[in-house]
Amino acid sequence: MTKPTARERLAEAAFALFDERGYEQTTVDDITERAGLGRTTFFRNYRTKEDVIFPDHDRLLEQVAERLRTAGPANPLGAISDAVRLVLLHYVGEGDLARRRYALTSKVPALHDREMVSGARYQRLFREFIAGRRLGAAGQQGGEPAQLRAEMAAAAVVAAHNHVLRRWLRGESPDPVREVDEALRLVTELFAAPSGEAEGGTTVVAFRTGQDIDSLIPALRRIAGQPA
Amino acid sequence: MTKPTARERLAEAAFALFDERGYEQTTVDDITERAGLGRTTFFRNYRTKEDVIFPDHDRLLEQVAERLRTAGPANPLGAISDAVRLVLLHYVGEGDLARRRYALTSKVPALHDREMVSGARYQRLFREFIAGRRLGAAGQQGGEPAQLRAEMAAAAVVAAHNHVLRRWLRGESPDPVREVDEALRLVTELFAAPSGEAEGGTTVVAFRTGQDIDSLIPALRRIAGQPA
DNA sequence: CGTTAAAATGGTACTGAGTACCGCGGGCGG
DNA sequence: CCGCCCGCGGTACTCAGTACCATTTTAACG
Repeated sequence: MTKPTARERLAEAAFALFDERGYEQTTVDDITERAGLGRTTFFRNYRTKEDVIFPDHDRLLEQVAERLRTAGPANPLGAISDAVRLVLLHYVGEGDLARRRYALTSKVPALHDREMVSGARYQRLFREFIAGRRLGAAGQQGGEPAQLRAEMAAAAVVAAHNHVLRRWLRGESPDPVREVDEALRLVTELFAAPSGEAEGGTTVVAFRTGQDIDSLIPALRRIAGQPA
Repeated sequence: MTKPTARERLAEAAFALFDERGYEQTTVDDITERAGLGRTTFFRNYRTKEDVIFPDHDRLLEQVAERLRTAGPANPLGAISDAVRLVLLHYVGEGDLARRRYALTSKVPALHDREMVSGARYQRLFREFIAGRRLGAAGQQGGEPAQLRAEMAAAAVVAAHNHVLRRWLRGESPDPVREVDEALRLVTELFAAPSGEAEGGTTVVAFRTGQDIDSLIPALRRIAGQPA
């Protein structure tokens, strides 16, 4: 075994101490002392104390941004799906580490907050991407309501990811990739729908009913303005 | 005019200095000095420096929680609508103060983050409320997919509020109350729909197309398992 | 193998937020 | 008039994060 880098030793010491005494009860000096390194070295490797726990948030966010940026106009849904899987698989790949982080963020409000902020950053990326493509909207220039739809859709995408991730973190999801695919399918079912503005074509509003299709058709015709 | 309370003088001094030098360039000592008060007094009135800018976040959150808690089972949508309006109207009622805060949060990352966290707290309240009522879900015991739907719906509610609020803050919305009502109507259109689980009956997936209804019917039949 | 430049590490000193504690003064009821 | 309590001020502390410089280690190159 080759000698671990300073960064690794710091992370190891930090997690060990956080587990032993808790996050707030552990000072940066404590960490550097256990790691046998200087305080300066800590802040060179991690910008803040929190960064030890969320080391590659920025890199991951940048990867998502890149994935969305380089997405051809072909299938934007695929790009979103890819991006979400990118993040999910990153955490799943971390395995136990991700679960230890979850245990910490569940107990320490400051860390929980930080995770919420991180989620908001992803949401922003998705919102801009969706608004830029005006996903599922018919109108070319996507007015104000399209912006609102984009914001909601982005929120739903992030909610889908978070939901599945948390289930996996709690050990409730044996196959998170399949689950996130299903969750994203639900998102597109909800949002890849009509824009509020109809301009020609046929708009079908989603609903659920005990009736069969034949009895629904008249209502559909009425809504669409295409009487039998 | 009666003498302003210490709390008010501190807030006034703080905002003045934030406008002049910026948030990070202003220390708490600067604020207390301009207010002619002691440093201790500042932290007695505001737990943190950020709290000067977000004074009644906690109270507002508690009001929302209370509104949702005391909602009869009659119309849960009304409770959500009320709660959202509660928050929106609070900020609108602040008038210029809210806009000054917006100017700050737009420029200072730390303050922007804090606002995101606050949004996440609201989302949590709405999620719990919706999940508890299993809004629009057919199943009685609301399984896992119902949880997911609740999370997405809550995210959409918060997105709707934020969208309208930000429009008003930017001076783009002359009638934010009407807009938020419309935005919430969109949310219910999206979510007061079928649960993902079919259990008898007919599920129609939302979509938009240039085709007319007659050409769609075969596909609908196929999906619903009701061939002509 | 020795020299040297660059990179990593360490130490010191500082700023500023937030906490703990105590002492003071002024209003208010008894 | 007295005591009591509450709001205020001051001091001293902890700890995160920054700036700067000295030192060591590493690696490249002759």
